[in-house]
Amino acid sequence: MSKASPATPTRQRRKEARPQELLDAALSLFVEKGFAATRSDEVAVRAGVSKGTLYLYYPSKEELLKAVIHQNLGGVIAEGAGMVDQFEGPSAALLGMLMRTWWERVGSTPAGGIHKIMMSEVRNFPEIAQFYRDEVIRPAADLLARTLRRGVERGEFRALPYEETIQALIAPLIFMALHKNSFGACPCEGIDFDPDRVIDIHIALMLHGLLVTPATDKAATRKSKKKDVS
Amino acid sequence: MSKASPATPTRQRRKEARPQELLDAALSLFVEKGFAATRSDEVAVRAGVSKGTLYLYYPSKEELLKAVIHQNLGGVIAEGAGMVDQFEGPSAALLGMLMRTWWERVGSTPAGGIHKIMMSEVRNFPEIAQFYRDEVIRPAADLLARTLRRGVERGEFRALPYEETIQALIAPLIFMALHKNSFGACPCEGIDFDPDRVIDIHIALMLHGLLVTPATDKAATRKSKKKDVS
Amino acid sequence: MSKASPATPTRQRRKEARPQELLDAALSLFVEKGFAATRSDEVAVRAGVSKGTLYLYYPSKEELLKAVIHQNLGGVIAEGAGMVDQFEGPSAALLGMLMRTWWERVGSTPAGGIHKIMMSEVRNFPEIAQFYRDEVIRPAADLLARTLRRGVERGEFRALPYEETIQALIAPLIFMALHKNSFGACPCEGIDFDPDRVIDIHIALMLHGLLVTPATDKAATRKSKKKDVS
Amino acid sequence: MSKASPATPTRQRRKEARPQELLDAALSLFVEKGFAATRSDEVAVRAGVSKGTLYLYYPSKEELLKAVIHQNLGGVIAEGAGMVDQFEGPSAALLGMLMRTWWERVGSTPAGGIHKIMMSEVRNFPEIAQFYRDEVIRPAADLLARTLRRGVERGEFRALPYEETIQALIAPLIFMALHKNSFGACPCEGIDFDPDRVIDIHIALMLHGLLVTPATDKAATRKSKKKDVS
DNA sequence: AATGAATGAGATTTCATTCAT
DNA sequence: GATGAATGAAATCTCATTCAT
Repeated sequence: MSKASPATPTRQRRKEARPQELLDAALSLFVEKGFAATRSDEVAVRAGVSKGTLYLYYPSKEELLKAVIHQNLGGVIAEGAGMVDQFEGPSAALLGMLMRTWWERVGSTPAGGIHKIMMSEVRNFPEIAQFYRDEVIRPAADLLARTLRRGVERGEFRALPYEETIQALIAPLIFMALHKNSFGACPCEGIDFDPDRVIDIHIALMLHGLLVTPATDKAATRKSKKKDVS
Repeated sequence: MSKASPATPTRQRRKEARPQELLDAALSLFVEKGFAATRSDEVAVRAGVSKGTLYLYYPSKEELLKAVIHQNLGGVIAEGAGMVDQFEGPSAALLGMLMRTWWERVGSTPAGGIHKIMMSEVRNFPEIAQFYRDEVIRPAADLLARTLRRGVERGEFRALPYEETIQALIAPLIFMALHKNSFGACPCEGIDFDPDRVIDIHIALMLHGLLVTPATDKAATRKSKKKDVS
Repeated sequence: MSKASPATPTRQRRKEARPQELLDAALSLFVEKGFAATRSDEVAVRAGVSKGTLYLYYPSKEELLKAVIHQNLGGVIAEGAGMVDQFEGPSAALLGMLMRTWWERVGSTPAGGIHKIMMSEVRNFPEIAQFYRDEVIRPAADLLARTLRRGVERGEFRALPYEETIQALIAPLIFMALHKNSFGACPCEGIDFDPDRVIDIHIALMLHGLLVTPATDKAATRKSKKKDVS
Repeated sequence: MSKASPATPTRQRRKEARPQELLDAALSLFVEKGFAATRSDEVAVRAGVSKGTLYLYYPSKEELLKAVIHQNLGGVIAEGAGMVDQFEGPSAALLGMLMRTWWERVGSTPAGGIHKIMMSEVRNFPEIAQFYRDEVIRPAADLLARTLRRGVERGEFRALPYEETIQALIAPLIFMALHKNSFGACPCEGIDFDPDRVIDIHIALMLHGLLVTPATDKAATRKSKKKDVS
């Protein structure tokens, strides 16, 4: 409130950080309980403000949802685009790297929970669906498509229908992200597996399957030394 | 109904048929809009009855959800168990058959939509989560585990961590079921693929990847003649 | 169902008895739970018929209440009128007899519960209030008034305001009837007394108080030998 | 209402005063119409707030009832305890004073209406019944018991069973309180008496009856000069 | 006459949103 | 800006009453 404020004047810092805090609170609650089942003052409480303050920043719960999604997924893809352009080496390696990177940067982070929200709410908010396709799915698919095409053109990959193959590649990645925020998060027992290893095995099997001349078994077992066959 | 039937045959007494009609209406709405966002009289209206009648059969919306899940998934797995026991032939063929059968009988039917509900609501209804694991996920996983083990023991499949491999096998199946009831069902454009073909490609790639001695490429391209590379 | 039905053909007898059974069921439930809090099919169930049958006999819950009250209190007073005319002897004895008779015939029977219903519902059903005054309270009060006047005229009783004295005489009678169907009927502990003895003591004290020349103490202790001072 | 106050001063913030206003509104309505028959927004309207506001202060109608009872009867008895300890003089005077005080402070005030609610609802809310016994009936009875015993020990009162005598003493007090809020409050004619005088006469007759050596008739006619014999 | 499935108005309670302080 | 008391539309669920069988 003064001029030469000290290093971290709580009030000051707060005001700047509010939107982010609200968005984070909303994300975690929407992922946890679902959009409709989350009360707006739960969001406020988790963000450490009052209900009124929430409405100072976002005019409605629906707008808050949109902001959560935009904010978390808006810039996700941009960074990955460079990889494909610059990469030199076998396409399988590039493909593996893309998938692994996505899992590390998105799938296994809080942003991975957004897919759960999307899945539940697309049919209630068509505009969000469109945004999600344009900003997230399409670019990601394009990256993989370019990589697949590169592999086919270089004689590395068998020729397969691109769109469908891409889905087959993506599915377990997103599925694991969904799992972490649904079944994986509830304390009931019965199914036990390590999502990271599922990703590894998926990638290994996929690459093995895609290759024209099957690689040595190294690819399939790479990194799976973490744990033995159970 | 033939000649002089009155405009609206209100107050039909159909005690036998009601539960199924209500369950069907509830399933479609819960899948479409989510459990929390579905109003209970929407369910009644879609089933062609009044609000009160719904509560004659199910004492609360939550019990209705449970009934929907039990009714649709209660007996799903039982039938598949026999397949594994009786099958003779290469394990890859058995595995492919199991996956394809699940997709045809469950994933691509209305029951496939239940996974969407489960995904959204597990954390709000832990008991349902437990039921789902015990009745659906566990038995399905067991079937695949037995098949994988069979393949490994017969020297057909490479040895891989079972639990994680199973997840990698299952993931695209469930993911496609989710897709059909979320993004796939909303009229926005941008992504175009045929879920059935995704399943085919997934199975082909997986089997190819699992085999110790890579099969000929026939397996991978089986059925993919439906559509050309796009 | 046949023609020459045997001695007590259940069906046959039932039909005659229905109204009474319904009225009894309604009385006990209205007394127990209150009019508004009693569901109409509870009444039907307790009477051993279906909900629909109830409406065959009484067109609404409100009419049922009225019938319950009329049926149970309609003829209560008539019988007592003769007593006063024919009685010869001290007015105190007549007064005591009237009160004791009321308690035995009404207050301590199921009909005593009706006062509880009346008390709760008069303000919601003014017509019932009027009926109750005309049919029950007025005649009862008249009986007592005549007896009081007889006592005063014969020089037995002190002159006191009639209306108020009657209330003072009646109050514990009705209060005990209320008690039996409210506090006295719930299983909580803490207050222990015998309503019959309360009535005895009330009568004794009242008569003692009314008399111009105080009687011997016999009157006051009559019957109270049942139990000692606690 | 003075000069330029706006038509409806909606949305007043009166957090302090609300509970009392709601409790008062609830008391009067519960007494008037009964607990079950009172709609919760009637309470809100009478308190001058909206339905939602009611639930801001009391989480359910049942809790509201409990609060009404606690608030109105919580501290009723405490004050009277001192009287008995400090009193010097004839026990009959003490007894008369206790009864008259109760009538003035409780029976004839809005709190007197609570007995009507209790009477109707004890069997539906056993916990409330217990509270009422412990907090209201028991202490009141104890006060009278001590006074009776005092009278007996000092040779003033005849020895009578305490518990039952107390009930006989209390009954017309409570009965008059009930009457004021039931028959006495509805505009039908036919019975006319002054509850205050009933109390006076009751006290006079009772004291007269209790005394070993009957007092002069003064006691019985005290205060009854208000109105003549009708 | 008897039944009980069906109805829908209405009761309780919740919660997104507003607005006086 | 920030707060949280207040609002009221809307959701869940109940139950008196109707009516086809």
